[in-house]
Amino acid sequence: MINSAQLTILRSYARKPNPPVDLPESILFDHSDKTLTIFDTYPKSIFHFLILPRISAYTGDGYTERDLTSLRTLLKGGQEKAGRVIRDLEEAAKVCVAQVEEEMVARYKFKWDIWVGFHPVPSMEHIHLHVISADMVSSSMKNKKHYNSFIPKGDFFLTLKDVSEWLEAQPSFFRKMAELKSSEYEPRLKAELACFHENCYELFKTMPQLKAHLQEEWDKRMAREKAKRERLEKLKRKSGSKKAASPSASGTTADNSQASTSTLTAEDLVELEGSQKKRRKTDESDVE
Amino acid sequence: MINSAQLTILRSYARKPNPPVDLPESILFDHSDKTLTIFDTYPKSIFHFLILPRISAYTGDGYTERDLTSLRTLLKGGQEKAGRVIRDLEEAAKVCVAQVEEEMVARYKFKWDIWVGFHPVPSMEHIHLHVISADMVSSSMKNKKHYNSFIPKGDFFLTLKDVSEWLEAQPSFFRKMAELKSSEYEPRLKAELACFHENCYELFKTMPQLKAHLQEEWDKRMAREKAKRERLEKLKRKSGSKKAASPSASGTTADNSQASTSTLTAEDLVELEGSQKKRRKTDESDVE
DNA sequence: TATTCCGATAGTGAC
DNA sequence: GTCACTATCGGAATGAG
Repeated sequence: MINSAQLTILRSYARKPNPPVDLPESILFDHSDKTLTIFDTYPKSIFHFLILPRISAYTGDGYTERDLTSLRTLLKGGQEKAGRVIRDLEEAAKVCVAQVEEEMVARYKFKWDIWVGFHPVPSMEHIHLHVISADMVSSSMKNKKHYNSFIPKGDFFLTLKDVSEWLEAQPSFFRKMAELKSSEYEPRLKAELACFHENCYELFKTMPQLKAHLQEEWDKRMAREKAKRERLEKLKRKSGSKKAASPSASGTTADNSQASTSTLTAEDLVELEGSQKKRRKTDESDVE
Repeated sequence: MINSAQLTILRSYARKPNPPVDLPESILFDHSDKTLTIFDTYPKSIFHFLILPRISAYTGDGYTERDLTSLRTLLKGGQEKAGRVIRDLEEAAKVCVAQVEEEMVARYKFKWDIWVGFHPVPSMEHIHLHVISADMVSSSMKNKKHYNSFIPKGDFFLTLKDVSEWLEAQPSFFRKMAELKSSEYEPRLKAELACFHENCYELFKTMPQLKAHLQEEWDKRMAREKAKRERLEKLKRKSGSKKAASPSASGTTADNSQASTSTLTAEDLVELEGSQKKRRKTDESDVE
């Protein structure tokens, strides 16, 4: 079988010994004994990471490289065997999500949704779990397939939550879902372009139009969050608090984006929003 | 009905009074009381002209502008009425063909086929007869529709000869052919790309490939003709003739092309080829 | 569903 | 089947000692 380096690059990362010293910082974001977390080379949102199971962590445990080729090959091994890998990826994803949220607050002073899931029909070999922020604002998000492959309501993106449920379900249901037939999933990528934002779902005929709209949605969201912070700051001043502003850290953003400036620190915000949450007993929309 | 200037530009030419003094030389090539011969703005071959019936020449004779909108509307008027216009266009086409052949010899020192015919489904309003040299070598020949719309064997291009035969045929046959249904003709423009040259008919997957091949065919044809001239010149020297070379005229070429140089004049060539034809009793391929 | 390159295909707007 | 512009769609190559 002839494969270009590009299609097997993830496997080459997954083969690295522990610690993966020869993986540059521009690729490797984090790692554990069992997983690697890497920056997606072509991020489709502001934050976009891939979690990979490390081959050496599983080959001593009854798995082959082939088992780890894709979600489909992994699920073929059965619920128990697949479940162990999926749970390891889930654990790494939780860490990654927490890191991304921390960086969201550091850079943008608010958190927003993060989608975690698999592609049923991947192009690159070696199973990879996507951790991607719910904005779809990125210069690498270029075509309909890119977009439709990440929208949870597009029926292509398989959330980790869904896959985890299959693993706990009746074997007959699991086997049905584990088929992951490309003939079933591929057509879904050709669906019309619909904005994924709640209370919008507007349709677009072209990618440039959709992208302009997504940028607008993102700009509006930032403006709303800024206004919210300013209301909170005002409230805080009234209540007599006296903390000063401080610069934020950096390191996880996978695409260039402009954070709005503010005189509130991340810590102030989290503190204030947390207290407000308790007071108002309402849902926050920043975490799925 | 809303039409852009581009779609009705031919009608605006056809409305010009006699003589059409305000039509620039870059557009008007020739005219008679009944017709205009204009350069095709986007020539699909080295030579490409359009023959138009002039509106004032027919409106006093029972025709409306609408009758002259297209071949289809003209034929709707019946065989006799359509025939008069077609014969006028034919007469102008004969003059045009002679002029083009003269210019072929002046510039390229040989003649090649000239196709004369209509498009059954035109885009521009006002009936126009195409007079186009059989080379399809032009920077304006850009897509499959352009190409397939002029190849006589492509079943789209209606030669003047064919249309003239309809006019003399049984009314039932005439009426059938006069329908010119776009649903019948349009699909023919999507046919595969086949070289139109006799003894070739090679298929091509892309326009750049076809165009490269057509350029090659043209270059080879020019080389063959040059070799032929040189053989003739040698023959002529042996027979003791002593005519000198002279430069050629210009004015009809509708696209930039490079003529091969030669020391033979057009007159020499025609004279020699004529005499050779008689001697060898073989076909020449330069004139149909 | 890796990207990139090339080219075909499709829709639009033109005054 | 007018053109020119934009964007989509569709295939093929992609590495490399």
